Amino acid sequence: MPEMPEVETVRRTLIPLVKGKTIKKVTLWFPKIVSTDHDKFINELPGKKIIDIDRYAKFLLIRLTGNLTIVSHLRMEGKYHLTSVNAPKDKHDHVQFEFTDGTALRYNDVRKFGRMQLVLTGTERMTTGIGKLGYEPNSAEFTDDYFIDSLKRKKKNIKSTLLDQTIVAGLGNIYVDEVLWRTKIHPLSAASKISRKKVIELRKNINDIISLAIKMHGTTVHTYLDANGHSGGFQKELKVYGHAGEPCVVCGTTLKKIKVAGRGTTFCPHCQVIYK
DNA sequence: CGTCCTGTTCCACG
DNA sequence: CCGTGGAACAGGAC
Repeated sequence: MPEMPEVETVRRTLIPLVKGKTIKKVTLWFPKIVSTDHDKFINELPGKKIIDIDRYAKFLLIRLTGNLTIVSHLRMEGKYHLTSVNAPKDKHDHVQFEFTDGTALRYNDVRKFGRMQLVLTGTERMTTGIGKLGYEPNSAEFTDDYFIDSLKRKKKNIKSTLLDQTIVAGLGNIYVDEVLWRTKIHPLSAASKISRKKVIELRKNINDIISLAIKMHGTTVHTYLDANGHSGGFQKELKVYGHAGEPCVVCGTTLKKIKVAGRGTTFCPHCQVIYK
């Protein structure tokens, strides 16, 4: 599942493949991927050049000339890859951006959950899900005081809180399990009851784990690949996610898997303390 | 064949 | 109106 480190890796690998290219034609093989007006998407993009690609949390922002931005969310299995225009279409290729140089950027998504929106550059926060997001890990705004205050107000458990993106945006199921294990906080702990000291530690671990995962080009556990088709490297560093039933590397207790907020959640019943 | 899985959005509820 | 929780989405794995 692409979370912030994987999306950042896609951004970095995609830029050299498409920056400076001019779109010649757009094909929507599965139109539902585009959640803004389809005619506009098909008619306004030809002639526009890709200037750059930005990112906020798990959203990619493909910057185009003409003051346009394609906001792209990969959801669970979305991928981009560059091919020749003539390459046979994969069963799960859903959108194609054909360039004037004969290459094409294709969006491939087995689950078809990913979404793209065409918006005016600068209006992203108003017109897409980005508006509801909290601050990013490692951003200047994501401070101890902000995090302590925000968690105090929450009535949910810490796992649901970190997954919901409204306080800190970019973590998904994998990194939430990892940061909670590293901070020794039980996923069902009440977000508002975690001590000040542990919240500070949690913020540091979120920042550290996200930074390290970006450095290692993300995590490939199911099907995630970057724009060059390469796997990530952080899966080797995972201590709990995908390791249910195995011994905790710190204390040897068997890691347990439960469901929290409808998500599979792996944790160490011995190391991770419940605050309630 | 039925169930599970999964990020975000949408909707219902209190 | 707001926070919360659960369904919906889609299809491959088991």
